[in-house]
Amino acid sequence: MTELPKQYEHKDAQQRWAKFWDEKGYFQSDPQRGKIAGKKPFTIVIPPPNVTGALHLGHALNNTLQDIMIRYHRMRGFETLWVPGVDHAGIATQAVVERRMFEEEGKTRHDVGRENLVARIWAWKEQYQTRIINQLKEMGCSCDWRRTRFTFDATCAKAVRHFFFGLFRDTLIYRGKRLVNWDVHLQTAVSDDEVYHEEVAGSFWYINYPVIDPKPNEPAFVTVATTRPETMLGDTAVAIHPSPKAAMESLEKELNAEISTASEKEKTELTARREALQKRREETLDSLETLAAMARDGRMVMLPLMNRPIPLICDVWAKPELGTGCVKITPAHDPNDYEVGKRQNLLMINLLNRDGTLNENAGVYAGQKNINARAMIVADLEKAGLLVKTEDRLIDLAHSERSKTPIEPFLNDQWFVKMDKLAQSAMDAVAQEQVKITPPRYAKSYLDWLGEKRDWPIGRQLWWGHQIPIWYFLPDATSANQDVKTTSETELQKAFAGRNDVLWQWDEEHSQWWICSQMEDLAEDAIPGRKLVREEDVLDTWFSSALWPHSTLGWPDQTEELAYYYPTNVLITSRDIITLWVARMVLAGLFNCGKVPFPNVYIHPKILDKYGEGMSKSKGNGVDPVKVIEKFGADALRFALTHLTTENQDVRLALDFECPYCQAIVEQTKKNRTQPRVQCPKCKKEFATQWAEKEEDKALQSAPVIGERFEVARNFCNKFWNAARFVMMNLSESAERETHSENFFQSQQEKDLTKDNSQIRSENTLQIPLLLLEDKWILSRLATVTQQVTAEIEAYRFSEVARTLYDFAWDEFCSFYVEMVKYRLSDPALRPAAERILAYVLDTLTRLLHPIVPFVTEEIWQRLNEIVPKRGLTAWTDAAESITIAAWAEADTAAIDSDVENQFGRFQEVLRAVREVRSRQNVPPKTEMRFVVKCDARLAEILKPMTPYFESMAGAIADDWGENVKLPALSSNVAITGVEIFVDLAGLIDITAELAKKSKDIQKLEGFIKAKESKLSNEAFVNKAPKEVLDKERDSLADLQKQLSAAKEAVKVLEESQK
RNA sequence: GGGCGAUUAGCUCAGUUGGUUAGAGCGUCUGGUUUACACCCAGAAGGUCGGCGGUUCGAGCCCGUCAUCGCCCACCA
Repeated sequence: MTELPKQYEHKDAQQRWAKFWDEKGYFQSDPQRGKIAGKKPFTIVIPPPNVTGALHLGHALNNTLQDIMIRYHRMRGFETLWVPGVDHAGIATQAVVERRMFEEEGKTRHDVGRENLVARIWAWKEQYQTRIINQLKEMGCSCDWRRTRFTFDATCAKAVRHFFFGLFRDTLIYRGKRLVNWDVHLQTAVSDDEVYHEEVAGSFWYINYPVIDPKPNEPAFVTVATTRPETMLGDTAVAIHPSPKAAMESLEKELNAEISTASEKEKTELTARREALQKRREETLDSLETLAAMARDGRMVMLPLMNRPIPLICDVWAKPELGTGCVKITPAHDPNDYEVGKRQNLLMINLLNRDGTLNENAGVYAGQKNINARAMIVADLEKAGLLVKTEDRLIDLAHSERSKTPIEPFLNDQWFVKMDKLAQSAMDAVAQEQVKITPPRYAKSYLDWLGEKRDWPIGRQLWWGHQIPIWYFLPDATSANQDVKTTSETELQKAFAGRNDVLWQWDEEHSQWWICSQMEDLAEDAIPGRKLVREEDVLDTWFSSALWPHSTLGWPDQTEELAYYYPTNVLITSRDIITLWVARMVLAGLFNCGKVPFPNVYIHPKILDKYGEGMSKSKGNGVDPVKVIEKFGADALRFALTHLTTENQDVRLALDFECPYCQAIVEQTKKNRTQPRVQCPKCKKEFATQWAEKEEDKALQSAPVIGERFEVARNFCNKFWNAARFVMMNLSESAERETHSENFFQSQQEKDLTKDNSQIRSENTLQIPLLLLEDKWILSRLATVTQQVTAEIEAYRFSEVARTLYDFAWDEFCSFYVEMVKYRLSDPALRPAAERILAYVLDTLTRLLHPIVPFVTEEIWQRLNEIVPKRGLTAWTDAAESITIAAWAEADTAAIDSDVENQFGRFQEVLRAVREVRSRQNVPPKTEMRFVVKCDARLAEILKPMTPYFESMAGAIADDWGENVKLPALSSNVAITGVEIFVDLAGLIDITAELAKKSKDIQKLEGFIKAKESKLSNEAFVNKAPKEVLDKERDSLADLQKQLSAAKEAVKVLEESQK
């Protein structure tokens, strides 16, 4: 065996084993092979990362958890498939490329044209897909890379067309004029989900609209208030509540009701509101009632600047308590006004061009940018004496997630999917637990969102996406026949006779046919004498993501993969796309395949930065996992992330740079963490970061990213490595002496035993004679841990998996078993059994750890295979050629023994007590101590055999055990449950320290005893508590009292010795 | 406005169905080159579990309420 380095060298191991796994094809899945072997499939589709940029630690967490599930199931013998891939992320990617192009070259997409822009986006996609896949590989993700899919590739495109076609067939697709969120920068509609709100400083303008021919006693003006004066150009009405008095009264009633139940603090605020309302009623109610009457009378006002008469209308949207009580109605540019417009049959005047400039409907302001027009209009109103006043105000303005520019509500043709039935099917699936969401609380937000059943706007005015498979054709303009519908339908029937991949529907609003096709393209002249034109809009990117679990398996073709792997087994994702993505996958899976795409959804926490903000590509605060791997290794990265994944807490990671020149810790700040290069404040040299792209930046040395949680995980990997190293160094010594590897664990005594027993040999069964307490203990613990870890993985309790293994490996295996074995290894009679158990525990632990830390476990597995190719405890088995395909550990439940664990626990307590005395008394480590233990005969029998371990692990020699031990003249005494330990410290003792400690102990004990006594003298407790609780309390009190008297006795002895 | 989550040691967090004296890692302090590991070993100090009230024999855990923080959704002339 080659020399084992003192520290686990992750870089080398990762390279070696990644290559090995790839060459062996362990991650490749094959439905044929699975079926022949009678294996069940286990499938996960990756949440395809957007090709907008590189992955950050949030993705690293997401993919680590998936890999744990995949590797675990692979070891359990499932035919395991993890489908990798990336998402074209339509609008997001186009926005990123456009922004980059504008920043670097000052060009817009209109400057370069469609073809050129799309080519640039493809180049971007290639670059980032490669980088993303490499990041996943660096992390050790065991995806079947041959099956890498892209939501915009030919297979996915086909699925998209078939899905659209199916929806169209079921008349779930429609098109209509709708008010959409218009991104004037990208010139596309964006969905509500792509909009965020941000407060900006703005103004609130009060404007007078002159009343046309006011009657006597009627006001000459109606005053309206607005934050967007430029929209007045599109006003088509002014609304007033139909009965302002009733509205204000009912509002006051509500307020009163609230006040009566509100808390003190809320009361003051509510009362203030009521007073304001009352005041307002006094001041404005009369004039509002007048206006309402005028509206009922059908009176008109003159729209200033445009000189257009518009009606005064009654509508409940006008809240008497807000603004001036009257509200201007701009149906084409405000969602609420749009509703009013529809209700009241108002004219809808669109003021905007697609680029955000005002159109011809804006009169003299046409061609102006919105914001310029605003200033002009305000000035003109002021000139006309119609501007009453201006107030400063904070405005919550909608912004596009993609371009970060304000949204303009814009009336536009838009494609929709009818959601009522589809949403219901997806709701039922979760409500009836065909899809189980973990943690369950997330089912609520899923159901709430779907419950609104809002139709899904699917069209985007972009160049990067799946084009909607709808064609139009220009009707024959020369035809004398006015019934275009009937005649053209005949043409359609003729042209597409016998085809079931083309459908058409009549569009009433635009008086034309929509032709929908499953084909990639329809010929321009598919209808003789007509020219077919394709719809230019592309589909919302979620339209293709929704199909991901089945499109990646080949749907709509009935592939072997689809039949074998679908439905997939679990979807692992983060909570922010439960609605956008998970819900839509469920409904699309049901619609297309008749089955839910996965029975389980696991929602994991989010990774936050040190400021508590979620990591995201768009914010630029995402940390590249490769920067962590550089320093700590992929295993440490994965272990740390797994360890952090608790059920209800987001994960906060404080990270910093480590200067590559002087190793100084350079704090990551909001400012420097997005820079391609940073200067070290200590050595003043500049280093590169993950953002380095230019050659001059890349030429600098690159700084790794460091963080406490990664250090902890790296230390654990190294600890485990060293434990394995210790075990293997010892085993290889024995292996060199023995040619038959399966025999080398046996002492001569054991060999004689098994030689005579032909039955045992023929069954290939082993015996382990000379099983000591610590052997039984570690085997019992190992079996328990195996059970626990298995259950925890199945329940997605990732943090607990990591913790269980960490504690067992470090605190039990390393700190106790390995330490104890050191003594036994020098005894030829004791050595073989110990070695066999060492090998067995190491083997099992390596299997249990493998899903989390694949590289270090493979490294150990391979080296162990060189020394001990056959392993086992009750039967020898050949070790698998790779840990990735080794069988998952089965818990040896027969080994679980709580008596043994309790007995061992007593040993640990006594050992700790002896060590504590050494430390307290400042006895140098090499100075031998002597002690006696006073305890009952049964315990003495258990502890006595442990004598050598007290010597090797605490440097202390036990002189006697039992009830009548001879006490040393002067000792440090420690009392624990049922045991008193007297460490002989004649000549060494620091009496002052000892007395101080004792008096502190006594104080503490007296406190506990007092509490217990009062508890036990409480009749209610004695009467009502279960018997076992009561017994426990009584035992505990008795024990505390014993400890107390022991402590008091010790004080007496100490004080006497002082005299 | 509606919903969800959090508040436990100096810091970052565990704590499963209520039951001995509430745990870990980091940090701090003391002592260590014991033939796996200083990315280590042994030991110690450090908490009235956000406040108040309730249920219970018994509350970090259940209920109510207040406070603070975070996230999501909706709305805002």
